[in-house]
Amino acid sequence: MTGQVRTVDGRVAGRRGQATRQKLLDCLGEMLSSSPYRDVKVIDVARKAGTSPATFYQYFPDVEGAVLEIAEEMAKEGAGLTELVSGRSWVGKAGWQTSEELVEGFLDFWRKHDAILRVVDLGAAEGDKRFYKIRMKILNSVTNSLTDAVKELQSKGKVDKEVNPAAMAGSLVAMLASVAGHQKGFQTWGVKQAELKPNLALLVHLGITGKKPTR
Amino acid sequence: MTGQVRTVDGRVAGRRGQATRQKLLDCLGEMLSSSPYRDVKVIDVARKAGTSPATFYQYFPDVEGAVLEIAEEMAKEGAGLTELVSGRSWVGKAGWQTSEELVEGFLDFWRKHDAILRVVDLGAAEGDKRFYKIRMKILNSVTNSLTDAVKELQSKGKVDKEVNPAAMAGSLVAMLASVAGHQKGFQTWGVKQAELKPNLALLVHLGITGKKPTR
DNA sequence: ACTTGTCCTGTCATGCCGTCAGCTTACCGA
DNA sequence: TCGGTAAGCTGACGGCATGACAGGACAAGT
Repeated sequence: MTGQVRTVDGRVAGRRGQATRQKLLDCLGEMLSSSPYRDVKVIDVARKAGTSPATFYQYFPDVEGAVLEIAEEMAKEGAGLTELVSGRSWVGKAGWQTSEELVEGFLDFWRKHDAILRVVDLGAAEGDKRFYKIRMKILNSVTNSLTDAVKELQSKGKVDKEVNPAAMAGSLVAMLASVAGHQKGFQTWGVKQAELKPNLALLVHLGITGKKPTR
Repeated sequence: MTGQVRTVDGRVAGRRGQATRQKLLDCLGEMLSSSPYRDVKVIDVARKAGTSPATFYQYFPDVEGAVLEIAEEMAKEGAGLTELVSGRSWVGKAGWQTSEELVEGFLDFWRKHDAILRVVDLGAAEGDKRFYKIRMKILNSVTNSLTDAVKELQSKGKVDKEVNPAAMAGSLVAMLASVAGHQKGFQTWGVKQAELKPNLALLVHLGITGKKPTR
């Protein structure tokens, strides 16, 4: 578990190498935002980074491998999403605020990383465990917190026993992720951002507490 | 808008041609189920279909083009999903049943076509209008019906005015689609199919009617 | 058998993939 | 200052996918 960055052939990367590596990752990230995943070629990334394909292969086994690196970085940042849920109240007006802020924070995060998250989502759906793990890592931070919230409410008798906390939390998080990924879609649909968020927050509140929020 | 099947170079396809074309589509569908989208190559599809790459290019501009064909076919079948919602009651026990059957039907459909739906989802998320349109076509059948249901309940004063029917319906459908796409994921999570469905149904019921169901 | 139009494939130029040997650059100790 | 050593980069190459074309195989009607 060393933080050592290594090349494919086992060398330790120095300052210069790390810079090149990072530049390649940055360029790959940009490419993913601007062109379909399927059409992202190693040679294009290398060109954009002002280097050669051979250099790319020195640091990553293939495009997928590099994507995983970017995703891993993002996952670290995603751990901060826990803040949106843990230690917050789900009662009364505070509960409604929690819902709103969760939705807001989640959508922001997704919008910020949408290109890479699309690919992670695809990989996970295709059954690739590495991508699946990363998706977990990001979503778990929120899902676990939500699961705990439901469990606690359940123990107080405020939520039906029939509710499965993990399933409920997972479903809500999946909803947020999916809606976030298709935000543009909703716009074409005639639903505006501003209208979407309260409805999502409402659903979250309903799902967690089983009750309508007091605004 | 003729139903005429044409080759890339404008000829009309005859019986034999259509058969080959269909075989290519079938094989492509299988390939998508078994290997990552990014790695599906024309040559593999052609080999699997017992023909040559050149033949493939006679009927489709590229892999993406062929995928669109499959998706279009699926979209037609997807129109039948309307049945799961339209004309159903959302009151009392019948309401709960409606929710359950919607979830059940939706998950089934998604599981049946998961490989191709993954790709459609990706294309739509990447902003490709052609894929987006197809995704709409499938989801609209359900979303519109749900939107109507909410509107009707609203007009009867049974649902808050603040709810935006389209946003609510869209969010719920997005949730169903996303959960369906990651069903395997939930399993690894420790949530079983059987537990997942009732929770989804509960969320749907809560979202549409704003009330807990009577079971 | 002959004609016609559909259908398939051999072949080719082009371009990307992934690897290697070998060159250049940076660092370090003597 | 001067090698020595390891890091860093690239040109070049065999291999494979792409996409275009022209010509041959095939089915159906006459």
